[in-house]
Amino acid sequence: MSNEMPKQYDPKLVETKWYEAWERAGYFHAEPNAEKAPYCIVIPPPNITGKLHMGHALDNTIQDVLIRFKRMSGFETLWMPGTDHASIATEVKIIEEMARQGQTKQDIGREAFLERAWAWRNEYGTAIVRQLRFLGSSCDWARERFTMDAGCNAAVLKVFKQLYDKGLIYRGERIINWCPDCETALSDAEVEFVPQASHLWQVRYDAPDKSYSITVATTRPETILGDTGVAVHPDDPRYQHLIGKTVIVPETDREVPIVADTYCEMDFGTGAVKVTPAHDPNDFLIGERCGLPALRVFTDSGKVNEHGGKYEGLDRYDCRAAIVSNLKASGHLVATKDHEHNVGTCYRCHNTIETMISKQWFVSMKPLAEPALQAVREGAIRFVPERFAKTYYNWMESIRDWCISRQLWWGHRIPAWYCDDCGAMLVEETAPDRCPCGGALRQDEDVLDTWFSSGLWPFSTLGWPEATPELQYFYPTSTLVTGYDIIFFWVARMIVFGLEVMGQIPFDTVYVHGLVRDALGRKMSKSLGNGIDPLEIIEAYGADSLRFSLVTGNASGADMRFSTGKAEAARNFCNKLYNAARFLRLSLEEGKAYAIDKARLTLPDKWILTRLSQTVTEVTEKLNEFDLNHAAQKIYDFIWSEFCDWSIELAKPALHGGDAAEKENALAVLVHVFAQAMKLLHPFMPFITEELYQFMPDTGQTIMTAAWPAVESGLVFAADAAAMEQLMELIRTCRNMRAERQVPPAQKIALFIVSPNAAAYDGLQGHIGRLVGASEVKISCQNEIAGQARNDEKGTLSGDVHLICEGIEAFVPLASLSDPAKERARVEKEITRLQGEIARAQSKLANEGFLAKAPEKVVEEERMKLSVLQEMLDKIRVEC
RNA sequence: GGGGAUGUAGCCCAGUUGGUUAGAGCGCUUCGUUCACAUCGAAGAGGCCACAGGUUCGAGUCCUGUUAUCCCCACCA
Repeated sequence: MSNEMPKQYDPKLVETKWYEAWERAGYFHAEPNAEKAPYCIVIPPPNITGKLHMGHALDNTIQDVLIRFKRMSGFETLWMPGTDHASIATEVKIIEEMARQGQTKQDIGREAFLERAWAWRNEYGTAIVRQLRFLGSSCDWARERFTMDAGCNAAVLKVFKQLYDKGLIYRGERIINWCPDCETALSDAEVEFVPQASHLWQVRYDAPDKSYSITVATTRPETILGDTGVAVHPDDPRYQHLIGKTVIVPETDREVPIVADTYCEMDFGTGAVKVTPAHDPNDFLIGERCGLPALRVFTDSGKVNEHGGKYEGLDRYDCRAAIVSNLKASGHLVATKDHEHNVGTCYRCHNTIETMISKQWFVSMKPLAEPALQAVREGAIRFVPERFAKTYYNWMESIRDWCISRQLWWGHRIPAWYCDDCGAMLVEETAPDRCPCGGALRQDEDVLDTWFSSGLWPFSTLGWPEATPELQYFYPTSTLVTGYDIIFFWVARMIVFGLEVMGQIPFDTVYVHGLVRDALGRKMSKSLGNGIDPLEIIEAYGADSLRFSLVTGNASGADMRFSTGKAEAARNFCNKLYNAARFLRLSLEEGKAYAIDKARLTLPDKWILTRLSQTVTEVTEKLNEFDLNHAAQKIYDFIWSEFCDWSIELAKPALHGGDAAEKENALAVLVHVFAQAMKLLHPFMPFITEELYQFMPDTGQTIMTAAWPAVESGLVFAADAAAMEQLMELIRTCRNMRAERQVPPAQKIALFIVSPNAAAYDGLQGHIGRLVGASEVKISCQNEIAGQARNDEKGTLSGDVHLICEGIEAFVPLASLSDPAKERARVEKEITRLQGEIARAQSKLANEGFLAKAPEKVVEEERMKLSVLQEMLDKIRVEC
């Protein structure tokens, strides 16, 4: 049967099989467990496009690597995903879909609209979940159990009420960002600024009696209709005489004052600014300082309202054109200059946002931010990599109040009720029947910003406000894994809410990763069409390959470029693993147990076992430091460059021609090392490691719950490993020599090795011969060898090739092939190299500063190095 | 304007608290298939570590400046 295994690994044969097996056996299940420590990862709400993208794949891969690692290390692991509720994206999608059918949301009403939204969310939210399993994601149990819609309404209502009662949530008139197309308020974070070519118009405002005038500069002439003042800098000599006087706003009959405010910059434009408190955040502040009223001139859909006089009903863009042309006609337009400036746009629909005064709900952030800042400053919460803490500080320290109301339907509706009779406002967790005055109540139409409910994630998904066992066991959670683009939106708010509501940090570590970019370093986007579909990569190379390529090849926190080349390299690695396992399996006997007998271990056995232990230590360390890249790299190198390239090669004679005991010993070592290596690799490549682990004898039900490898001190042999490394280096040098001299592969050579470790190498002659293409290999201690080489091979020593490595050297009688000139050139090159090295070491050691100030260990190493080099040089000289 | 990065081989990236001859992978050159793997093996070429100063016995690594590229925040009417 084993002989029939195909030569190449096919991921499709195992991925579904193992995923289903794990699922059936309940290995994704997590619950409070007295025997184990909890480990809990918080993951972001997937967006509801229904399509897995590389960002999801990266996020989920990192999370799953950590979860699997912790699980094998004896933790009860949980991750808490879910699908969020409020979302402009979802609302816009549904409105678009309805528009195609000639409907608006008002046509069908709130209730029917929400029904459609739920259907949409269920369809696309679960589509993502289904697709994640192809990646090997192990989070299904939690996903089914904790979703935002199920339990979290209660949490949202309770938190809202609590903050309101403490005065931390308030309703007020503020300048907010308004998207006239989505017809909703946006938080500051949701506005994107894009540079746009426009004009700077200079407009003259005349005195009522035309005795004086002042010229202002503006980029938005349509807001002239809402001007309630003109401001100049208090120190501006040009305008001193005008401060306190009034002017008439053009195109209106309004008389407004000229005020002094330091906000004005004397050297920009004309130094005078028109003040429109209702439509500009800075003007709003000027208005507050100078007592200017706010006059709103646009409707929610961006048209001029009743305050616009003859412009009423015009769209904002048409209004601009009309006003400019009228100003020109009336001679008020003094100048028009080209001007590029940044225009705020809606992050969702990309239309220009208006800043307007509006009645909205706000969270007062300053008092909430303080403890959240402290938690990070004092180290209770740690960012990995650390530099992202600065981003967090930067934002939190300059935080402004957070506008949380959205004029959407799809979301958590604000639990506030108004009484039309007495004008009272009630904020309650459960809907009140009537106003205390007896009047009828109507609920606030707005819903909450999506990040308000998402910010409650770490505890609301665990069942809060119920005191569930999960909440007690898993909160505070352990780690948050997310991209840096979401630090402001999400991370900061979870910390704020965790501290405010639970009185405890929500997690102790924030592991921040970069974004996935395309092979050219561009952000993957629909408009560029450069997005790579993770499912296509899985189809072509397998899920393990995709996962591996996502965690290797870049430092944590840095953006990563994804290319199919990386997936291909990972796929080749899978094939390498598969074939190594296949090779072992060809020799394994069914049902036989293979135990390592320490008495029979060969030098290469001791070497690979030692290297295994070192690799275990390193990989574990790196994973604990969240350094997935290097953890993966270490295990990759160990398996490919050491286990496959050397151990398997060296075991072949024993497996193919050795006696039974030899064969058994060789297999015992290989099987042990391979099985341990599979465990180390399992978090990164769950499917193939499970499959191949099952090929080994004596494995359990699943590698998922196998114990994470530990260093076995009885199987560490430092001195033997070092001797082996020296021999390996000699073998490389010898191969190099053959290649340089173009010795045909068929041409066997003789090799005479000299080393103080000769005894340790005894018995390896056959191996060495195979690896370097030698028909004769002799190993000896220092003194006898030279004579032996001479005696046995008659040729002169100067015709022999002399190979020198640290702690080991060799003679190759190649007289018949040897070109004395070439050989001399080779040796001279080597001598030059050694002399250079020696000179460098000598000058270092001659430097008194070095001797005095460098650590003793470094000096000692330098001395050792010099003596080794010196020895090598001495030997090589004897030959010339 | 404020903040955060990045610049190392043709390409994409590693390089721990300063300490051997700066490393992988892809690509390139040469050689190699009787049995784990050509999705492979062996060997090789290829680097003024952006530039200029400084600190140090010693700098790819630390400091200052210059330059190039990128991201985030704020935003000038």
